[in-house]
Amino acid sequence: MGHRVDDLLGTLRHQGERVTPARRAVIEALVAADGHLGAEDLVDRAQRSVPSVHRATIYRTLDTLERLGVVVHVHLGHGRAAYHLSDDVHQHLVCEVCGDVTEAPPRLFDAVARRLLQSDGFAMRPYHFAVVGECARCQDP
Amino acid sequence: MGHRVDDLLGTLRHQGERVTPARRAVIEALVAADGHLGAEDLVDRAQRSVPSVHRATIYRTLDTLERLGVVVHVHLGHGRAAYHLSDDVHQHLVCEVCGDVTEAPPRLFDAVARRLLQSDGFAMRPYHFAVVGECARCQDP
DNA sequence: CCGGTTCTGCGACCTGGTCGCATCGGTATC
DNA sequence: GATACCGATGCGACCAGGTCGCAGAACCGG
Repeated sequence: MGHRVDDLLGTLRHQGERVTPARRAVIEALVAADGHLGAEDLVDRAQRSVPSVHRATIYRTLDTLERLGVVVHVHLGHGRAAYHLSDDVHQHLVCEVCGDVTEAPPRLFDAVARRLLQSDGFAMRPYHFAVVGECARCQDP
Repeated sequence: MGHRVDDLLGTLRHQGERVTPARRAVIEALVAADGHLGAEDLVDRAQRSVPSVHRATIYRTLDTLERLGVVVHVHLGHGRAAYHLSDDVHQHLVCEVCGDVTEAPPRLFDAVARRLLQSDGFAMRPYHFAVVGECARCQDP
């Protein structure tokens, strides 16, 4: 939806941030993807609509959007980071064999988080890293 | 303990692997540390006893040791990997603010792992990634 | 102590991300 | 509209953490 994009650009403007073609391209890619997107995917897609945008600009744009609370990034294992709109937080499961990424049941870590807070005073940030393991298809034969 | 080291070197020999100064140095560093050690720490320490060992050799040695089941590596967030002897597996908690790494209660993820296996057939590998969050000291004042 | 195979040192390379700098161009103001 | 300010951009170099291919060294069974 185009006005989803406009809304997000509006939040930028509202916080005194500039609306530029590069930022528009990143946000459009994010909205169109409707799910998480790797940083390099985002580079590709944004460059499809605005060929001149530089990799570094996209990383900087993502930092800005994250600072403003528009997107969040998660780590899907190893090096790769993925971004999605922040109203769509959820826990990811990633299969180490086939690389497939799925969504975990919500509130999966509630009990664990509560327990860690009580026992160690440690405030777990569950969504920030994916849960790694092996998916059903890759375990069977 | 020196014969801890000898035991491990023995396992190598037994599997048809060669015992070399580089491998000895890595294993000694690991045994002496008695806990997890970052890959680059390991490079430093191994080079302290055998200055000529190359970074690449240490990474290869760690791969070999992992293949033989002697060590395991875990990811402590971002890029850094840490290694420890495989009889000392445990879950790590890492504070994103101060970087401090502590040990989590054992079996912390048992219930979650069971649930994921039932609902999605997904076999979680809990120890492989640390739990990130914020430690008690960094939250308070 | 010899030979064959495995390890090693070396340096180049790779991925994923960051930085400094000069320039460009949104936006507020007039 | 036109202007000017300052933040955003493009660019290429750089960084961390790790991997690879190769030629030569060295382990270890005989």
